[in-house]
Amino acid sequence: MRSAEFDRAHVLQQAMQTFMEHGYSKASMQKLTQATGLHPGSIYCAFGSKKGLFIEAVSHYHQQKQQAFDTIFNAQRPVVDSLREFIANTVTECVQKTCAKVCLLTRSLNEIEGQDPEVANILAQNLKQLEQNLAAQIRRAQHQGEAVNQDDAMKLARFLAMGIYGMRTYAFTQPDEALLTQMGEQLLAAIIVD
Amino acid sequence: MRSAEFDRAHVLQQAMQTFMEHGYSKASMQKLTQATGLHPGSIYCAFGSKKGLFIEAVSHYHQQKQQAFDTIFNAQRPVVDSLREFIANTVTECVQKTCAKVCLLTRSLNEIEGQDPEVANILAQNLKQLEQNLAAQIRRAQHQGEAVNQDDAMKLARFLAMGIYGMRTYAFTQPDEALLTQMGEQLLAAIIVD
DNA sequence: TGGATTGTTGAATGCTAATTCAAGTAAATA
DNA sequence: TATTTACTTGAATTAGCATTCAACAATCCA
Repeated sequence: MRSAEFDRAHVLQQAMQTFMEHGYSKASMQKLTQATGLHPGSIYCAFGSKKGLFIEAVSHYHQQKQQAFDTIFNAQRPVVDSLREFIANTVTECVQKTCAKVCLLTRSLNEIEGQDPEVANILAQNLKQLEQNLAAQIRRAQHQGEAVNQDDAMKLARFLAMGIYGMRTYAFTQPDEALLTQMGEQLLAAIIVD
Repeated sequence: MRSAEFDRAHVLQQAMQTFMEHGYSKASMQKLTQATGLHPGSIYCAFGSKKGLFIEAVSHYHQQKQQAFDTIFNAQRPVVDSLREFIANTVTECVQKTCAKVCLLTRSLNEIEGQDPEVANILAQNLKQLEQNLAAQIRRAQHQGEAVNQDDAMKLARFLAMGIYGMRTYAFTQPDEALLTQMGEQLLAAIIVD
């Protein structure tokens, strides 16, 4: 036996950033080899194909987002405060000048639509997960008697998810922090009542 | 002199559909020549490049959307009724099985981000136009004393635009008419009060 | 230490892309 | 009708892409 010489998590992190910056199809193998430091053969050995690498990079992205989500909502405070921070974080991402401004899931889904149902499905599943996490938190707020809308939590979460996806696209046209912050507040007004 | 043998509007319509179906980069010249019936040389003669054809196809799309918008809002009825129809139309588009389900502007903007600032700017301008049209209609509703939110019309229009962009992405994950209709109603609740 | 095993390398392969252009064709004018 | 002036054609070109693979190198076990 002989163990692989590269750090898989680090490679996925670099690949993920390359896909975020250039999109799926414009992230060429050349760019990916440069970003990861791996040679083509190694990528094919470790991930099977460019698509295989992408799917793992998406999974890596999803795990990171999931972790960030948990950190925000595991804090000991009202859910609505966490919700506000979550939206504020999204706005901060959107106005970044680096590749951090894009959501790999929504961007790739828009790009890939009608081209690869398998990948589209993976992206949709990941987004659905985010939506369900939001629903669970909204439900918790409702049960804790916080000042939130009493509608079906899933319905509210869907609306929030839609708003976040929209903010992602909107930010490409106007990456203005004040504007996006205001839009985030309007979005939260559908959940948080007072 | 000798006049061109093809109908420019028809060619643009076919090219537009090809870009909507496959996205910008996966709409190959081969697909475009098949769809338009033009030979590569003719496309390059008439539009300069694939990018040139795309820019004109986007303009063609925008004109069509503008016209549909005017038709809806020029009807003799309360603005809020037109707003409801506008959102209902968007939902109908989103659940279509054909390329009509995508918005060429939002889809292309997501794809092209960070690749071509010139094209990104054109797409952003067109989306801004839609937003301003919405603002004008909301302002009209306010002045006519309809039961609408009295916030700044531009602010309300931005929120509506964000919601529509989000619906576009959301529909890729779940093209469910009932769901999207409900989300459209939630969106309108931010504008229409009762 | 030596052979087997597995990871690494990067040039070569084959494909598909956008674009060009010289030859061909139809209309318009004199 | 003859000549010019466009437009049309589609094979050829050039470039870039994802992918493969045979040679190579490092580790492991006997």
